[in-house]
Amino acid sequence: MLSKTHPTKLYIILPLDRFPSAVHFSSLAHTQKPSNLPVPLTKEAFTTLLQSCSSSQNQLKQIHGLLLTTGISIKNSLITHLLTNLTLLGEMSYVRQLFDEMHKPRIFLWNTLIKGYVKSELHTEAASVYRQMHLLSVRPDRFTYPFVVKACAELPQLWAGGAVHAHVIKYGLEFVSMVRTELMIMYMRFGELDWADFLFGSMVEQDLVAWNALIAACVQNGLASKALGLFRQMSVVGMKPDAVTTVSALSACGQLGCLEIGEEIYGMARKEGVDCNIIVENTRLDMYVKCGSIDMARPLFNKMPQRNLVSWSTMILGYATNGESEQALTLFSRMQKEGVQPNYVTYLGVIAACGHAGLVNEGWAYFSQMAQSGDNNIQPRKEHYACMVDLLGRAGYLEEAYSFIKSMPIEPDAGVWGALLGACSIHQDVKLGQHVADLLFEVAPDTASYHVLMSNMYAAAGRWDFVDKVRWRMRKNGVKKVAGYSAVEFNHESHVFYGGDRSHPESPYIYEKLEVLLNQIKSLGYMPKTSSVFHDVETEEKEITIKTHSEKLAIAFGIIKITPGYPIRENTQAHASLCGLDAARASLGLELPSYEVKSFDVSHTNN
DNA sequence: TTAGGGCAAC
Repeated sequence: MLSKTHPTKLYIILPLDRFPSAVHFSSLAHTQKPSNLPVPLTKEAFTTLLQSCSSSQNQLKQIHGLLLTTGISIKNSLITHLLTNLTLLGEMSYVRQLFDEMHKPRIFLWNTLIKGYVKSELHTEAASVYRQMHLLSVRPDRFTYPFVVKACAELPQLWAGGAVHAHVIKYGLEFVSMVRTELMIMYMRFGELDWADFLFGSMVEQDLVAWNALIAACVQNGLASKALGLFRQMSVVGMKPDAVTTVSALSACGQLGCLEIGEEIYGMARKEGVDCNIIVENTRLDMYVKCGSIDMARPLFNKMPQRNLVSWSTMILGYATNGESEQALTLFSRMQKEGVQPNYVTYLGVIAACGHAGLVNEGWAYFSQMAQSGDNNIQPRKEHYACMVDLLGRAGYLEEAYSFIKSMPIEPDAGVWGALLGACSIHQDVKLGQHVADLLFEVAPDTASYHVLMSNMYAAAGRWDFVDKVRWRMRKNGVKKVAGYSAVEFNHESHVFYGGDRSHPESPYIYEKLEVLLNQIKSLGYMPKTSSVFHDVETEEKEITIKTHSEKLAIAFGIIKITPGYPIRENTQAHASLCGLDAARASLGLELPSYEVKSFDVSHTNN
């Protein structure tokens, strides 16, 4: 590669077949012949070479070698260029070596290194670079913190982030809006809502990105109603939402099951000229799916101007969670025919579809397809094992499910054991259930649903002594069961019902209607299943608990209120708290209900 | 030479 044709000047010869980009380079060097020409090795030449080779790590490494052999490596800016380019390619270990060899790197380079680690999701490394910087008394600048804070947000504990926040204040950078936005996101990640609110509220200028970050963080933390509240507040202060805002708002509607509000938000976005790109449309598709409205999801999916893997996976999962297993599997094969490569999420939908339809063999086939694919991206993960355990368990193959878990090449997590516990509960296998529960309570001692499952199973077996024990353990561990509720959307309002709830102003009519409906179905042979009610109560009382279950109340209300022919949708996602929903309604300018909800459903959670 | 926010499952 190197030829010394002049005693004081170095030249490089670029073989064009290995350096296609060198054509550009040679022409810049004003050469006549297009191949293998010696070019003076100047700093400018290297800069040009680096620019034209920025997307190939091999070429960059060759240039590095060249720099080393020519002694030009002293030139800091060249190394900086090289390092920046390698960072963009995610070559972090190489970058780190390069960085460590440098003498007193400038702040720009420290920032580049931290940024590179964050982009490669090596958050601990990013934080430790910052720490090293701090120890060496390198003064950070306003470009340092957005990424350092981002890294801290991904660490297991908040203390590092708190310390960094203190540094931000010390260096007088707390009002730099990007730094503040990242701090806000960090506090939200750790559930420190008050801190996030404070940072947002005391911003010098709340720009669109800050609004979007906060709203998105709310959605990601399950605070969908707060997100919608902020969305409303945003328009009050005259900030126009963009595609990112719309995605968060639609996602919030999906979580809350507020289909009509979501439709309004989408309609407004269209009217306001928001760029409704594929991400917006995928979120809308997902909202329909989460609101149980597969009939709206289907045409949207079919008419989407462009579809990507997420669109396909969402639709497949949509079919699977709404009980249309065959459609899910058909869509999966159509997807493959159209040459779209599935990933691990797609397979979750596919296996879930098999589970719902009791297609054990098919489930196995898809699972092995994943394992044998050789594709790293679709190797079975814990979630797939959990899904398979659920599939086997539902179909009654409890022992098989158990040995399947035992044969797992990866450590099973609570989700996997939880799936088996669920199956034990369905099939009332108390012995295996007990064993599983013991394992589970060690891994996840404060997950309410496992305790409830266990308690229900003991109740079904008439082991009230054990029921008490589970409840005692829940109290001891401070496990609180989340009250299940059901919601029906009517007249742009979400009407929420807890079990046994009589706080709705129309309660008398609702209960009257419910009585009529229950008598009708009883005459058709319906027997309430009283075995799994949480409490050891008399059968009659259990029947009351079951028949005033939140879902039944919601449906009775729906039947009274909603025009015949208008669908009553089941929301598959309702998990938000009631006060949250109220806040959402209020903030969206919807009428607040005058009733209060006080009672709680203890029979079982929804879904 | 540098910078922030968004989609699918648990």
